[in-house]
Amino acid sequence: MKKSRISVAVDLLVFTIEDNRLKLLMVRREEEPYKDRLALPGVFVGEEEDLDAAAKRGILEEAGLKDIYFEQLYTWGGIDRDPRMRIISVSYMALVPLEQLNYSAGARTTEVLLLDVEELLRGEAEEPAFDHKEIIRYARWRLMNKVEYTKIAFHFLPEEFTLPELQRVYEILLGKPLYKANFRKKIADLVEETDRYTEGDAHRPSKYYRLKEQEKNV
Amino acid sequence: MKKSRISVAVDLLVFTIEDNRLKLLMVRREEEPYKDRLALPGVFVGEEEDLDAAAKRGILEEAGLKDIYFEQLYTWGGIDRDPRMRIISVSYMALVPLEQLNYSAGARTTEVLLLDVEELLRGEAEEPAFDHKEIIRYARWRLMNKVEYTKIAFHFLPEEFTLPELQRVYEILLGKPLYKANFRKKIADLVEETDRYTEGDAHRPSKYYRLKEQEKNV
DNA sequence: CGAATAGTGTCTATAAGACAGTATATC
DNA sequence: GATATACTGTCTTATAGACACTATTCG
Repeated sequence: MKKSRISVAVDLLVFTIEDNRLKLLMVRREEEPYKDRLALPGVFVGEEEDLDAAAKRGILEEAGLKDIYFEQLYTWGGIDRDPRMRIISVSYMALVPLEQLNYSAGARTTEVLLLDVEELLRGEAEEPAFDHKEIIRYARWRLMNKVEYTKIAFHFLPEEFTLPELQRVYEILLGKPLYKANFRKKIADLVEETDRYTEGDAHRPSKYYRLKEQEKNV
Repeated sequence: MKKSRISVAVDLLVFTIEDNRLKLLMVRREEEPYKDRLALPGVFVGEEEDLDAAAKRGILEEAGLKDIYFEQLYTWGGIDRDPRMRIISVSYMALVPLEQLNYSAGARTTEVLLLDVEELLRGEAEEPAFDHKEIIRYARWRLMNKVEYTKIAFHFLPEEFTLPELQRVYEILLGKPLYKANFRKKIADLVEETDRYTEGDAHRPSKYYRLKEQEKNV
């Protein structure tokens, strides 16, 4: 039976929303190749480690995050992805509310930063290492798609949120403005109201909602 | 840098439609483990081989097929998937019109057969080896989903087809009957008519259509 | 009261669903 | 003409889109 010299890694795409922009967590490489360049955080998969477990570990080690939503995206297996050796990379997408993000808690000493995804894809930011720009482009496309037919957008928000906040998340992910009344009709069945309201703003307060329990796993 | 003992394989889900049923190509294993059990065809990924290239090679070697539609599905990485060793398996789904399927042409001497997917998933057929039943269930789910929002169904038919044939493919994949008039309205913009008709049937002939050129890559 | 944002009612346009009818082959 | 399947017209229902209006807070 074959014993391959192929290494398997997971690359992590940790998305969040900051200042009404979609942001992605990236790290600055401290080693060759691509030293000092921006790259997706990632870890090698242990010989006795589930793929999902490796992703979970990576999210904890690189972003200091536990118990957040993640899903497998795609597996990248080009021959020359990494100049050192053959690496198959299984990409995972994780979504997290900004409040929960605490990337200084990562075990690694690398510099960790949040990049504006649209700027990055338009080439207005630093060019990412490896084939990571392509991976990011794919993830952004999948995210945009899934917003339309899943409840994925909710993962960017805390347990309780206002409908204007939720609408803003949808607008950012879809890249276009939505009509308030229509948006509320569409998501009405997914959410349930709380009895809390926003306070202190110089305008009408907004009611807090949460995702209905029975909608969480549908 | 780590040198892992993880092997990478691709598992192939070659779907076709026969006798108005969704069928899947499977092989009978000639070696332990799971000797004589049904399994998905698959190949190990070479150290100097692209992932997609490995899938393409597998489709050729195991099913004798060239130039057919395929796409990556999901990567399975549980620890105990294979009792011999750690294998990460990247699954690929391929779709082929029955007319084109010629599985006796596979290089391997293994027995190759077409299984009814619904029967298999309901447990009315032989139980597949490894975690292949789970993979099949996932692929069937993805296929069903993609029918609704992509043109994936066309890959089960030859270049030219009648609308009743196309409708039958949709019905098989969706698992429910569709209204003729409504179906035709929905796909009207995707197809263009030819000047050929079915012949010899004891009823009104049916016009042949083909997928519009500009729709092929959308 | 003005500014700012939250929230609702309703009209219109488009798509999905259901059904009934007509058309054209073979035997 | 009987049978079998291909094809079309149209009514109904549901959903998406657009816009105007009312509501409530702070300063």
